[in-house]
Amino acid sequence: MSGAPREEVPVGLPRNYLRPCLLLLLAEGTSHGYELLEQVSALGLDRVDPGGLYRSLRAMDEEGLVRSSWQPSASGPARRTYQLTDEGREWLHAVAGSLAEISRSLEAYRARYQAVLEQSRPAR
Amino acid sequence: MSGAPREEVPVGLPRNYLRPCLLLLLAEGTSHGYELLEQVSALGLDRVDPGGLYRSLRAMDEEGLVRSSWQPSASGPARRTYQLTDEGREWLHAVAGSLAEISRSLEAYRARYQAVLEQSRPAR
DNA sequence: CGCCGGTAGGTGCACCGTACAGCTACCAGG
DNA sequence: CCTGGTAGCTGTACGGTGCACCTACCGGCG
Repeated sequence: MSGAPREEVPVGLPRNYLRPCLLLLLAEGTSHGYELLEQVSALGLDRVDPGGLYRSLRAMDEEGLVRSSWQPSASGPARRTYQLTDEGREWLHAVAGSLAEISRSLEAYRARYQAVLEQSRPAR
Repeated sequence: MSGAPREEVPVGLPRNYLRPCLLLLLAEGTSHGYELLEQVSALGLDRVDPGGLYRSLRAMDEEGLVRSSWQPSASGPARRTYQLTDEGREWLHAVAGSLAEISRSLEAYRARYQAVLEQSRPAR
């Protein structure tokens, strides 16, 4: 409404959140890109573009966090299946700790925000 | 411990997290850049660089989320003090909702991570 | 057969937030 | 005068993200 030039709220998920999600899914079992693409949406990631996902997988492959191998598909093109490595598992544990820290920060924010809300609503 | 080759874990706070923090602090009372610079660390932001903070404040000023005015200091250089506008307050409410969503996503991740942990520790 | 749609993987590129580095200016104290 | 703290600002490179686009395989349909 009014003349306000409609400004989107550009606050999103943690930076590089895709990688933790992929590692977690791969910790649940080996998979391939296209399948992961459909599964990540369950973790809060919305409208993931395939390009970024495949790039992320390749990068983690080169870093040794995952291992990939081509496997023929019964019906359709071949798939590059990814498997978590020990190093990737370590990385997953480390990143889970970081995400927990972030959760704590967000909780601190929420509490402080609530305090501001109540302060500006003295009635009652 | 752990002699792992120290691959940094590049997972950080939500994107554009600085703005919500600044808006929240300004909702608690008017302030100026240098003071905000010291206060944001309490909200989880670590090693914020002044450049980005001042730029962020300027940007929000131009977008109408805050209003600024120069005020002389008793001892030291003049300060540009910032004050939250109504539009900024709306933005704060909206962004608090977004952060709550992010918290929910992180909680989903944590739960799923815990499940993987317990699954991979059946014996021994 | 040719074409389409779904599966599966990939590249190029522009945008933008972030990080790092540096700068000016004001004021107080030694 | 020079240092150190306060206060604000700029320049720039890096990297993650988003958008667009592309190849290739396969099955089914007209």
